[in-house]
Amino acid sequence: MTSLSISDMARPAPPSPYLEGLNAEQRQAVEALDGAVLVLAGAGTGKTRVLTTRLAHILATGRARPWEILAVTFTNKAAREMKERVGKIIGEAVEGVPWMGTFHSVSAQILRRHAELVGLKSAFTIIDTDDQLRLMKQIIQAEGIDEKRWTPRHLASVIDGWKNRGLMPEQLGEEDKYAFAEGRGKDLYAMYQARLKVLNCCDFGDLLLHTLHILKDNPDVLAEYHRKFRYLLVDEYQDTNVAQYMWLRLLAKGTGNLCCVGDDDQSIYGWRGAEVDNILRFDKDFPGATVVRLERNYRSTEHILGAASGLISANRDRLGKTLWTDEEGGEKVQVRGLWDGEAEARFVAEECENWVSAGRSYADIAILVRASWQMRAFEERFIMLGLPYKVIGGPRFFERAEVRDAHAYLRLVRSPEDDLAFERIVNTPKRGIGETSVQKIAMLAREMGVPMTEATRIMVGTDEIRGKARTSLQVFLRDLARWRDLSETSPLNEMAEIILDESGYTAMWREDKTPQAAGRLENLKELVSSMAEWDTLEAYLEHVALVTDADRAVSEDEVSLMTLHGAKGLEFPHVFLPGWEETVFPSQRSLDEGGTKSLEEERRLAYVGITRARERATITFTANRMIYGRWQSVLPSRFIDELPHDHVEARSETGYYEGGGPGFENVRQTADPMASSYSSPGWKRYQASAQENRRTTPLTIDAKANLIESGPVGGGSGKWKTGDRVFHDKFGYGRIKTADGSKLTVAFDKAGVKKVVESFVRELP
DNA sequence: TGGGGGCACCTTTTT
DNA sequence: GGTGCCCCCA
Repeated sequence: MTSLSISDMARPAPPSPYLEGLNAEQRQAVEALDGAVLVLAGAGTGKTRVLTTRLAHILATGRARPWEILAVTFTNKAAREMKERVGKIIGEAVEGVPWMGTFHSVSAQILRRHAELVGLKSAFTIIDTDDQLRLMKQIIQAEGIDEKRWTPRHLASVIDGWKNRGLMPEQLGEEDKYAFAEGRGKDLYAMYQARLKVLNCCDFGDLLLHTLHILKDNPDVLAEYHRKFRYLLVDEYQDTNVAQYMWLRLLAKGTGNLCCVGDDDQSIYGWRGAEVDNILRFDKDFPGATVVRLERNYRSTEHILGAASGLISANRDRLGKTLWTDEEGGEKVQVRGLWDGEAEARFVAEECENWVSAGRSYADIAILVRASWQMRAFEERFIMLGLPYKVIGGPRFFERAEVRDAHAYLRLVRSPEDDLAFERIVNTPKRGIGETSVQKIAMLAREMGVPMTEATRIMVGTDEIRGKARTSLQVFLRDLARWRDLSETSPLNEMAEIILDESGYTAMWREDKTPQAAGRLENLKELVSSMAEWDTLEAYLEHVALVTDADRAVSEDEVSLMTLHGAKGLEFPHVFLPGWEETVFPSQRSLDEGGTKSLEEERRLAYVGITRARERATITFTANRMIYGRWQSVLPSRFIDELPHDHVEARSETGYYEGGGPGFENVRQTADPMASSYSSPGWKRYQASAQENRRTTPLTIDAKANLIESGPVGGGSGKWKTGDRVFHDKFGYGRIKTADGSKLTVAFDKAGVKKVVESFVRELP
């Protein structure tokens, strides 16, 4: 018989139905509440469940109240999911977990409270990449640096790199002295930061950087947050960068109750400054930390897990885990070789139809690509067949030109000092205010140290600007003032509608006769109506700056099309992994930039892709791929060779891996893991068959095409005339001028020129 | 000032 | 293939 102490009585064992069904390791991860805890959670091992249960457990045991928990995730999607799932466990109280969000949104919250400590006003604007680049361009130009050689984009990546490491301009060390434009990077960085301060703006990196420095330089502020946060939870710890790491370390010094959940094998944001090292050396950073490994996979079949595990074992830089599952057997991972991207799309679409006619649903399926340009082929095919699909994380709603323009109007109404917004819309729609006038205003603003709206006000009172430009500027200023009054009285959506109408912005698109204009008007309408949900302009702009997922209704029965990065944290019964070719995946660019380290990250990406699948994974590769509008022969990805053969079934139309299964004697062998040329017998045979299959069929151009002029066509077939018979033995493309002055681009591919010309003929009246 | 045409360059992945 | 930039002309 056990005796209960008073403290036990005071805190009775809580009813904990939510702990039921957890395995021993999961339970350990949930119940280890004191000190630093690292949960190494392999793919599909119930990571989110552990995280949410842990949170619920903390609340249920009375260890902390909802507002005393800081929970950071990497994406808004993850934050939302966590909120929902915690809500399900403990009831409605989650609404009161105010400190749950992404690193950036939590940082923004903190920064707004202490903005003055870094020279900002609390109402600062969060600028997007577009504004960031424009600002950098201006600085580069003002400094007389050749912007062709030293691009704003390049500068942005250098500065972002510094920010990711938590470095302010004055903290840059020796090794950074020579960065960008012969060592001027540091100065440009300082100028950029100064400019942002004047504009009362922040870029994405600043949210973290400023917050980090506030915590570091102000012990009283740090102490306040130490008192506030009793428990810290971090999701996707493998993706934190140095700045985030320092940020966490500072905050964790309070109670020391820090729980990080992550998987070194799923670290895929190295290009954004993520340091796998953070997770690899966790137990050194936090001595005495509890490390829990979750290795039982509840998601995938044995073959899928086996294929993924075999692949990832080729990485050297990892802690090493052995995932296992009870789900024996299942289908082997399918590998298919196709001729080109079109054939690939055809194959995938057909497989989707088969899946559905077997009684399953489209929503079970995801197509995961390395880069977003690869999506188009699938979209085209799906549209043609009328198959339902949705692009997740595609061209982002908030990044469209018309949405940004609309936001610029709102920003300028809210803060007159927002020069970036001013420049963006002062002549949109066209008001006859040209580059010269804007330059004059900018110069005056700079000289006097005032915002451009103010400079404009001064300037229209002088003779500096005359004629139409002057009148237009006067009208523009008057409009702005009126809209500002409006913002005091009208609801947000009404105000936006009035502004967009009165400014002539809506009219501009209505008069535009290009096919996209209708869509843009649609977007504007959607934008305005979505604003009805927000009470203040500030809250709305904060939302659009930080929440980038334009997540749509989830419940539709549609195939999901997204990038591998976008698929993290998701799972599907059937996953397609197209484009497994050298140069595409692993991405050549990534390899060029980061060598072996990047190769390992690409491999982790492949691992993430395969482990999204519950029942079936289908990998495809092609022999020819259109890259930059040119056809190229491409090699199957080295990752295909790295898949353990007993978990894979391979078949190919192109001669490679013919026969599948044991046919892997064709496997290429290379000593150098970075080498991209292959010399094995299998590869030679593959090349030979690809060569043979290049089309040499004669094609006749239809007279109706009225070809009157043409240039040399890639592949060297020379000039084309009406009625020409064209022979070609190489892939390529060319442009042809026609009688009616229109132009036609012809592409050779396996299907040949014929198809392209036909589609052109159809367009003739 | 702004529109059209020619041309170079390009493309990773996201908060 | 598509876009954004530059130059030239009305």
